[in-house]
Amino acid sequence: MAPTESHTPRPPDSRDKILETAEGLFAVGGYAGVGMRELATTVGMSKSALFHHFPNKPDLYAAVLDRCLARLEAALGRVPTDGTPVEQLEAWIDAVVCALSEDLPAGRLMMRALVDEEPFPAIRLDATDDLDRELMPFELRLAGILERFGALLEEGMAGGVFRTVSMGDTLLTVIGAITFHFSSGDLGEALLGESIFSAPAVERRRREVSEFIRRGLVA
Amino acid sequence: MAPTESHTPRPPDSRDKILETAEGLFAVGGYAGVGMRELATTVGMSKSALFHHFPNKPDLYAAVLDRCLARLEAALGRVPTDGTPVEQLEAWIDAVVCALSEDLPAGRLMMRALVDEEPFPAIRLDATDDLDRELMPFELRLAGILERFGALLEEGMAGGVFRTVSMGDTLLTVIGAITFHFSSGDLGEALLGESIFSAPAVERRRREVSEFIRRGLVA
DNA sequence: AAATTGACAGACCGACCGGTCGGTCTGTAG
DNA sequence: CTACAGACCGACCGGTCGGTCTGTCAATTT
Repeated sequence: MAPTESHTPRPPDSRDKILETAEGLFAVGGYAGVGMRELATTVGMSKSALFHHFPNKPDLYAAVLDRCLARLEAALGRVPTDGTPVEQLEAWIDAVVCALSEDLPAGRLMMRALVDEEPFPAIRLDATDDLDRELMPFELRLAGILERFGALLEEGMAGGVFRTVSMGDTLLTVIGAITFHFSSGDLGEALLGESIFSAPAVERRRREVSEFIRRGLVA
Repeated sequence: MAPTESHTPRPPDSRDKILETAEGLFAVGGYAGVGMRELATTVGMSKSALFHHFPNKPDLYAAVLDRCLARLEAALGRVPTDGTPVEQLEAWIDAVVCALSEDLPAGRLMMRALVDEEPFPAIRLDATDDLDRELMPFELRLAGILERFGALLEEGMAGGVFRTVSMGDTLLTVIGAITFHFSSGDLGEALLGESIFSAPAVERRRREVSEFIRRGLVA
């Protein structure tokens, strides 16, 4: 047996099952649209069990968001940082599309989280660190991801590979272009004629959005 | 005691005020996140007054969405249908950006509506009209707008002006690229360093997203 | 003048909300 | 065997939800 894995009867099992189920429900219904009872019965436990693992509903929701974004962060952490800006851009887009296509509720959930009213005290890229005030883990992870993509953008612009664009606008454009597709649900399926998560749709999506953004950025 | 302000009942006034207020609240809180009581007090009327003008909450919400999309439809109806595909494309994007920047809650509200679970029985562009089943006005308007943009895309592709792209994917990309910006709220403000609705931000947005999409589409 | 109508207000209802409480069961350590 | 801890449940709490019912009051119609 592993020396580091001595005890832990099986708390992570239930907790993770709750998180996984909640991710799907929150993605479809939104925070206010999903009740703790509904979540409990879907998981197959009593409502009290949820409050045994999480202190309250907002904290549970935050945990779901954080777990979701942590996966994306991990996927992004595996893309190499060497290579030309264009290569890095394409690898970055591929990684995001791949991650969003594997974690089905993630896109819709994150789009909801971004549209919902959130503090977002300062993700300013010009390093006026207002880290004195507390940020939620979800916001910290997002800020980190966006800062890294912003640095890639600046590197490409400084080298003349990318055309000169507004950083903020381009970030918002790219986020919307990539993420909306995987959060469009029935509309996306109606427009595509097949599930947005089917293998051919995902593969085509990867090519299409990558080409679109590349053309939009390169000088 | 204003001489010009007699006690006129003003039936259309109240109804429109409800719709206007509800649009702002639903945009921020979402459908499930806004209660009829909260809406009533914000409007400045009693809750029963809302049910006097609208039969129930879903119908009120549908009316809000329809009114919102009707404005966009009207704005889009004013863009000329002659001119090259590129000219039409730019005029179309300008009109959408302009409309979304004038009706502040519209972008966020529509993004929520698109992400929410909706029927969307068939917006298929290949004209297999399943119009036998009832569509909500909101869906009909959206389908009309998307079909028109789809036709513009096809015209440009047939003429060799636009590169060959996947219709569905491109529609989703463009919707996301344009709409997400105006529904990003605090995140957008944090990334831009100013309100996403400020005059310079809107003007810059119009240029940036137009250029981005034009480069993404033209051959 | 009487009757009607439309625009509201206030009281009220059953269902459901997030959250708590007391208690049960199981597994583990001494 | 005893002692304890974590996972979990059913019952329950105050409060809020969407929605209904009745009444008021001014304006309009007859």
